[in-house]
Amino acid sequence: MNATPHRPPRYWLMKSEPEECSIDDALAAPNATVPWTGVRNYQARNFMRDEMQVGDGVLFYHSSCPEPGIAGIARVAGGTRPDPTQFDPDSPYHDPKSKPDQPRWLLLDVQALRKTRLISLAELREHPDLAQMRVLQRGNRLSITPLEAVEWEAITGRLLGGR
DNA sequence: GCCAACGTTGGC
DNA sequence: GCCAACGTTGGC
Repeated sequence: MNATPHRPPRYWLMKSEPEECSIDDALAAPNATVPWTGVRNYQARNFMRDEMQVGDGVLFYHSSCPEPGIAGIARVAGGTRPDPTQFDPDSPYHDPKSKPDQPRWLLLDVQALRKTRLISLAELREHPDLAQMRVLQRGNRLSITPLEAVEWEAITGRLLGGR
């Protein structure tokens, strides 16, 4: 975790397949906190390693499911560390090229704060303020993407009724 | 299940 | 360093 103190909070969108870990699953976990396992993309890993800080806002996004969209609000809870599944031959996230003395893949803890109504991709596309969101761009695949503050405000404020 | 888009791999 | 082949993502 980058320890630069006192920077303004940042905001992130994090994708999770609800069959793996839904917002309900996260809220039901101890302390509503889950290790964000399975990131196997260098750009997303670097966000966790270099840019995400405790307290950053997270939109919890459900992907690869019947109703893709924003399903909850969470926060970065810290704890950046090697993702143990990379060393587990029985895990679908096993990476045989990763060595324990030089782990390739990291995870961090995400604390779910609340479930929201499902904000679908179609609804997100209706709002001009959100036109630049990575998750709305063609061909996007990144499972962790930064959000602009205005995007965070529009979604947590306007779309979710200011709560 | 389809398939476009993307990231990674590896031969050269 | 190029780039074709391949595997994966993820909405539809």
